[in-house]
Amino acid sequence: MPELPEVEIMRRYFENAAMDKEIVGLEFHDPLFKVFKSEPKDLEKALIGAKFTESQRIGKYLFLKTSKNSWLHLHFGMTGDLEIFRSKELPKYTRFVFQFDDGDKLAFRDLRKFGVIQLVSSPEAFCESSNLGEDLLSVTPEYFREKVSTRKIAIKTALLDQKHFAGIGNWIADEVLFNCGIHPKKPCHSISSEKLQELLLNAQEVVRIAIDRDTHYGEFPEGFFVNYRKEKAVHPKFPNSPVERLVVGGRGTFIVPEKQKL
DNA sequence: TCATTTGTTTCATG
DNA sequence: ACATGAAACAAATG
Repeated sequence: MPELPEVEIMRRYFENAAMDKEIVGLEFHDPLFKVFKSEPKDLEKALIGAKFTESQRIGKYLFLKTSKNSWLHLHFGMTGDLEIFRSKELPKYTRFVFQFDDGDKLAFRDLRKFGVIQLVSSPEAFCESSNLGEDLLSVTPEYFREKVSTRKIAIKTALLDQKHFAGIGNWIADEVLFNCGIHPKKPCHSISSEKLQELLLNAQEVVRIAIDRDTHYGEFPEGFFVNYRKEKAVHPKFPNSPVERLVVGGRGTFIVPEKQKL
């Protein structure tokens, strides 16, 4: 689920659900504590009695500032999301709960537990120490060309690398490579700088559209490749070239062979 | 039983 | 030190 657009929608959901309400309690529902990178007592110290005052997203990483002046970092892994609830029973796969003074509760759900909940000193410090590049939406074509054009790896692998620009995940990588007619295994250094520029601008456009449509793929404009990302699917513009699946950088990858040639 | 999944980190290799 | 690629992490589904 969570690539840049999904996390941006999650950020907005968090703003609506949690901002400026006092946190009165926390619940920990991951017995092995895989998703907690900070000690529960530190989380309690930092969060109980505080309010969230500000949110910031960089790539797929969400940061929440508290009135006690610390930052909470949330990452949603492959299967994480947020759900507000008031009922007694927990939403499925809940790992963590914020309890607010108005009775609302906010669940951090994560089936596969690749998510992360941790206190950090600031978003900037976190990005610095974890080698995280700037947000995709603020990347310039010059910077993008400079970082990508000299690499020897497959273009898709470079798009998924969060080191220089953060936010692209598996479906967006497939989407933009399809749009630009580039084979995902094409080596970065063999792509012209005009084409690289086109790739970046397309990625930013795809992200904007996805955010605009609340990341509901069914409501994306006709022809969006995300809705044809399965083997043998037939994209209306390429009726004679059904979708093929391959593996690039260890990730399942879908292409229209007629449009994306090596 | 085996392969699949919208992510990231760690480890081995060159 | 750096670039690259495979494996590991976890849990459900077909």
